[in-house]
Amino acid sequence: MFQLDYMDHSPLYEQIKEKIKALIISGVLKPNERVPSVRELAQSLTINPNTIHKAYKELELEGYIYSIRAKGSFVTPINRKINPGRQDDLLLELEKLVSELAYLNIPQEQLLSRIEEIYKKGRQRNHD
Amino acid sequence: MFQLDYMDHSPLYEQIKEKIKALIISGVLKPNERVPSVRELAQSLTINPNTIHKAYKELELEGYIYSIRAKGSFVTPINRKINPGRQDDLLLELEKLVSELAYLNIPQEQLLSRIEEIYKKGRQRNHD
Amino acid sequence: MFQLDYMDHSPLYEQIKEKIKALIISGVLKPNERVPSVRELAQSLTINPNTIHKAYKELELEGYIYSIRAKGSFVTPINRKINPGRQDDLLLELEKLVSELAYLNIPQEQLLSRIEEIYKKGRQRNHD
Amino acid sequence: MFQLDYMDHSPLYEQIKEKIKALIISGVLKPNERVPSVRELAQSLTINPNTIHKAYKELELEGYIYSIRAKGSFVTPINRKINPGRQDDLLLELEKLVSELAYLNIPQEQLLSRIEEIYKKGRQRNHD
DNA sequence: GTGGTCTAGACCACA
DNA sequence: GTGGTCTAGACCACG
Repeated sequence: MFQLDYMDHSPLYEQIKEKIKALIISGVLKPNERVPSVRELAQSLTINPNTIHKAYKELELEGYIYSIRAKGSFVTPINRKINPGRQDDLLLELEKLVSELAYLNIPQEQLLSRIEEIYKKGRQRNHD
Repeated sequence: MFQLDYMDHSPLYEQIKEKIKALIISGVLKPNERVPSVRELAQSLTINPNTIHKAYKELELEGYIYSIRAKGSFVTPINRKINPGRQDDLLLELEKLVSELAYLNIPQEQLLSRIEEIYKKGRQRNHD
Repeated sequence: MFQLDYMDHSPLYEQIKEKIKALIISGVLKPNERVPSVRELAQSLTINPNTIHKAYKELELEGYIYSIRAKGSFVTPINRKINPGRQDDLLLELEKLVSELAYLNIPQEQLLSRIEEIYKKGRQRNHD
Repeated sequence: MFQLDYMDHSPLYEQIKEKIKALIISGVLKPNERVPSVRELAQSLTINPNTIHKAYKELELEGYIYSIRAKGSFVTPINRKINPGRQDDLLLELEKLVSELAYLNIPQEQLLSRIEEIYKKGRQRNHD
């Protein structure tokens, strides 16, 4: 499914969170689709189930998946409201990032075109 | 100058780094301007000087400030060549961020207008 | 009749218990009225009949319904003597809840008016 | 500080959460006061530090305490905004509770007077 | 010394 | 078999 980078200093559960989130955002994992079980993923990554559990728990808190005891974990359909305040955090982070890019003289057009591309891809996925 | 947020889980030296960097990027600290001394800042924030020292050392490594022994630390004037590869990291991070914002149905126009604003401010500062 | 919330982490049989209890308390299910059969409910909720059975068994233990073999389950008419000690539990829980609400600076009037409303509705039902 | 009830079926970390929360709400632990360290409390309750950690983490998420690495955990001053949505959950729970109490024929006056008492105590604490 | 991460392995309730 | 709780014990980054 994906691999961990042991050179990366960020905690394993963070990496797992990011990978799963990316799979959801990119549409590889569809709404209400089942995510690998805690044990399955732990085995395939050869790490401890507790670490997966922690990653899943945080993904659930952030609204990306939901877990049902004795059933498994599933991708949250988007119409459900994702953790409010999360959007504001992301927008703030975006502003910081863009400020730095502007400071480094990255041309504005480059940013705008990248963003348009990303949104275009997103719309394509929704039309599938 | 700025305040630390103890609720924030990032280490103090990271917060200090980010705050100083933000002051440089926003133009509050001008090129070649003197940055507060380690001792001054330590006192005003009531934290250990070692923590400030660590922040300054990393800022120097990343090219934002330079220090002259017995004189203090100063804002690096050359914007361009800071940390090769840094730009790519920022752009990658930007893409991840925008993907998530698109997934959360933030309207594209909102992002574009924010970015234009940030760039406009940057140009104004350069004309001062 | 009602829906299950798979996002809720409480076990399914607990949710069923609470839903049925709420229907009884709110007067939707009248005293001595027949409660849907285990099989019916299991089918309409598309879950295992055992789960319904467990919920009903506990509702019976707590005094909210009684079942007659081969006839079905019915709402207990006698309100008063349900589960001695239950009242004290509820009152204790209420105190904890109100303490927390007071700590969060919820205005006292808001609570009082809500409670009056609930009691008013209860009286109306009894006069029907 | 307090004791655990091993007869109680709720998980240990939940009990710890409730106990600490009660100490905060009742004013025994004042804003910005230090809460026992993870290891201290673990030792005094003779349970695993991980369990305490989990309780503290959730208390932090709910806005009651904040933890600083290498410093300890502290009571959140009330002016900081507590987890929005929490209030709504509490009010919903209150309504369910009151509905049941009304159904059990607990006199309305009894509830109102209890609530007034609790709020009076809260005001007294704030005036200290 | 503090909170935070991670492992290995156990047991539980639920469906 | 699933997620969830808990223990015992290790190691790390931080201040």
